[in-house]
Amino acid sequence: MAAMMNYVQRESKSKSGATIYDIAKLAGVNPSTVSRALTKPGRVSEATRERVEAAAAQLNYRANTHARALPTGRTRMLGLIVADITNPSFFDVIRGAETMAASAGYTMLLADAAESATTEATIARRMLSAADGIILASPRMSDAEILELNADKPVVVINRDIAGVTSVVPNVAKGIGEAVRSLGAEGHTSIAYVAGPRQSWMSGRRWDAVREAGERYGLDTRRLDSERPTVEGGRQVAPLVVQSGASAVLCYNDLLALGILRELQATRVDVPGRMSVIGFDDIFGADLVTPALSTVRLPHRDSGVGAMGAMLKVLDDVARPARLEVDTEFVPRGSSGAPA
Amino acid sequence: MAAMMNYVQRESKSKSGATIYDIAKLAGVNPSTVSRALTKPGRVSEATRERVEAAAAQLNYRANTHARALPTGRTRMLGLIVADITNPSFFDVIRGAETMAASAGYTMLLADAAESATTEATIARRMLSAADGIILASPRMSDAEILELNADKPVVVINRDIAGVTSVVPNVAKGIGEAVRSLGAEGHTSIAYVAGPRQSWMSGRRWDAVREAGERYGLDTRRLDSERPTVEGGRQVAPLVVQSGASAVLCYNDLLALGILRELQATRVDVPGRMSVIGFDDIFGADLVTPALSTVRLPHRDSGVGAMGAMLKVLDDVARPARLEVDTEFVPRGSSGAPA
DNA sequence: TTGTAGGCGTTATCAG
DNA sequence: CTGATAACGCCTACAA
Repeated sequence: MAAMMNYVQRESKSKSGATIYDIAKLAGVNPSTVSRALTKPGRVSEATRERVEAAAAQLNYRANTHARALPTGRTRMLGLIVADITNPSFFDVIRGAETMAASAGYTMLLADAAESATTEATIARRMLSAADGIILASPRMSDAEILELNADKPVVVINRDIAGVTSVVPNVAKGIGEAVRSLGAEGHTSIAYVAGPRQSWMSGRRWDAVREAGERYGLDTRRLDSERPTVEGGRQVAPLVVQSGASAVLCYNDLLALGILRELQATRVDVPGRMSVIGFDDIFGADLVTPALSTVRLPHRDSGVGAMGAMLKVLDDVARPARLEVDTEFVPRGSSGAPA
Repeated sequence: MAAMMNYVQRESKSKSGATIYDIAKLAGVNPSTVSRALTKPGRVSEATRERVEAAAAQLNYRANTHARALPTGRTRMLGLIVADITNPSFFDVIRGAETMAASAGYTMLLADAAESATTEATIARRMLSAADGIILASPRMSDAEILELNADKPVVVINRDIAGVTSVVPNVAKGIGEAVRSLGAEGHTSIAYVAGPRQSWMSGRRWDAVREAGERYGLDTRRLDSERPTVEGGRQVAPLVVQSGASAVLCYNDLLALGILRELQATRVDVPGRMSVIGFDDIFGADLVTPALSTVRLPHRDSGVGAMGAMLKVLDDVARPARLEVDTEFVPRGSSGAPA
């Protein structure tokens, strides 16, 4: 039973059909005139434009995306690849980008790299063949791979800084500086940073910022590694954090922080008395937990909107590759405070 | 400065190029043979297949999606439209569907209807022109509109039951029954249900299930309306819930429940002593709040996987429209318990 | 302003 | 098994 008859009969003529030829016939003009009437406003007389439009509406015509893409090379589709779709921090990025794309008449393709550099590269390649450009949110690929993609079609990266590639990066130093200064003022003298994936450019930047801020405000800093930047990963490093001797911990992201928070509660470690916990991102739920999670907020939505906006500009040839910076800010909540 | 020169020079020949003609030339065969060698295994001699493959690899050939879609009508793209992308309950649906699609070599298009039936319809139309089929997660459109789309190309709906359309629906009666029975056993006698959007088919089903379970286990039930199925919406209805006289509340979704939980805490209403709160979905964060949110868990990931799997089957003509059911289960946590 | 004709990259139908 | 050749639906010089 290899190939069976189509179970559902779809009207192959009436609805799906309707090409510019049908319209041309109905309106009594040449197909090329239909094409112009529908896409090049002003290059056709008002009278015929109306006739064509009416015919198109009557046949409820819908341009074939692929047929259009063939001669022009443009698909009006833009790809977005996120490092890990289960990470809530990407929700707002997705939504911001999607909204922006839709408002410009573009359709967004979404894919998940699942924290793997290789699947990311594969997906990117596939998408690039179907889209006019792609946005990489927190890419795990190497700079070289990204530059190669960018040589093909426009690429915009979020949370990464690559020379020659349009990028949207958060100014992490600001928010982290605020957090560390606040910690110092509260009496902390030694803090830890729990890092994220090794391929994460952002994790490195955040550690740099923590170290710098530590030096500036006179706090001891040390770095711990995590297996995975998830709630579960956070629970796993929690014991190490306690043993580290630090009285406060800054995390690569909120997921890790939430995991640590939870594990500390489970093991009856007082937060923030014995340990202050600070995350990064301000994801959904960060303010819902008890104690509410202190965090360095990232304007994810702005990143998505900014990246897509930059992409659209590049596509319209009105902008060269640029570097957009978005601000971060420390949001103190219940999980951080003076050491007991 | 309408049209300016392209800032970034992309190699229009070397990389993006490479058509089957180039391969044909390099391999010394006809383009049509290349096409066959690359897509119809067995319809070409092993020797030439290898030569073609080698040439393709050398030129790092990548088939043009759009050119391929033209003669075949198939794009290997599948759309997914979610009712509200900011709702975490869709995360797992998205991920499940995306994973399934990717493993079958399909690219997923994602769009957000932002809780609007009209934008949903618009987006669906646009997607349908570019994809082989679409999945509607918690659609807000009318049955008629969906059936119309389905007459054009395969449609699969999640959280909705429409005759003739492949659908994935949760068996809400099970989980809700468990929750209500548990509430009854703990001594509750009067419970409230906070409804979701009026266009939400699921909300109606959940209310039905609550009522039925109430009758079965001898509990009084009443229904309250919410403005929006969000955390904020939950905070707004919280006072009404308290005034309703019920000692337990079941919500259309976790977002509402979380909002209610938070507002009750802010107004010093004891949970669960004075009010038990139960959500629906078991979204990310539900077990992270304090008290942890009791909820009726939905296997979102399975819904996404199931929907995409069904879509792929329909596309392969091996299945007719069907109705898949996924189970729900009551997950008791700290936010519900015996009334004081 | 409008029609004609050629081409975009693939697949599919026929011959050979 | 392989080579021509005609679609697929649309766009765009070029010509009228």
